[in-house]
Amino acid sequence: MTKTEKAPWIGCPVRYAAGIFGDKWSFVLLRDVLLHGKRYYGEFLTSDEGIATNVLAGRLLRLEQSGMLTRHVDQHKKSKICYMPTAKARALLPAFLAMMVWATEYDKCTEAPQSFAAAFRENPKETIAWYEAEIDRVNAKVRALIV
Amino acid sequence: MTKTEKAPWIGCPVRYAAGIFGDKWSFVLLRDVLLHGKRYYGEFLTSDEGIATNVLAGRLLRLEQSGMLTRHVDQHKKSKICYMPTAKARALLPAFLAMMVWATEYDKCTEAPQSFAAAFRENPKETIAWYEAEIDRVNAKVRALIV
DNA sequence: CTATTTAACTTGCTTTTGGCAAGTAAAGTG
DNA sequence: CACTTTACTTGCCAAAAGCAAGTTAAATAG
Repeated sequence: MTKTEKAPWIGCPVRYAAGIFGDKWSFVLLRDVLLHGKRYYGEFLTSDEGIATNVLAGRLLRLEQSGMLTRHVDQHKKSKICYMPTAKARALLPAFLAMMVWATEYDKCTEAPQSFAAAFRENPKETIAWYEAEIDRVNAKVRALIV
Repeated sequence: MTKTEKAPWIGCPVRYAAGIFGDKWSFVLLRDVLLHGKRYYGEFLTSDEGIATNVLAGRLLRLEQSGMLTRHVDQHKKSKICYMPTAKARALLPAFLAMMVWATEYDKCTEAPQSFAAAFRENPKETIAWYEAEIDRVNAKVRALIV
């Protein structure tokens, strides 16, 4: 590739999103961080879907490299590693919630309450703010351990 | 597995979404259908990202089976196959647009204009309606060929 | 009517990635 | 000082992706 050539999809926002979480495990990990308050390697490993430990290590590294997570040693127990979502990851919340609304409508087996979708549609900003506050709460709690 | 056992992630809306478009190529195909007005095999094949023809065939089948696309023979040229987005696929627009807003903010190479993100944030409903109308326009045009 | 082209796939092969089991290293605990 | 916990790494096998070539049906050209 010369300097003037470039991959033609560079610049496409959907392709950018797909590059960062366009695979099953990154998707699930971001859900765990953003929606389930998980922060530690062991917590991700025991998630219901059953990610393999080598794949988990790879995905955490990739999410770190793409600026979605930061890696911290827990100061109270130095063998534990805390993965914190960045502002960039937190900013994905609206998109994730929109996906959840969609799934709530079309997945017959969904366990998400219909009230969630209704609340989001009626007042998305408030719903987003509520989930953001949850993330901030977990972050504040965990941040005390890593300084 | 006995009858009472079940995969514990059944019911998770994010997991459901990941199962349907939680991979690079499904992601890109849905973008092409929802945002770029593509409807034919050949159009998908020549997309900038360069999907392999066997992978494309597999993904189109999967998207059909998961109720995102319907397959139609073009009546004016019977060797052409038209893939139409279902209501379920169309309903993903808000989530895709939210992702685009996110990428517009965090991808330094984005070619999406900042005005798009601004417009969406200011009046999401109107922005969504505009893109929905685009889909409907393409559908109406193409539907004339497949009846 | 035959030959070529277009369009949508399929097949076979190689390379890459994912899944699983076991192992390791550093830190903390009894 | 042995044992456990935590976060990985390594090696092996299976599944999926990438690539090139082939196939089939329909349309078009001569």
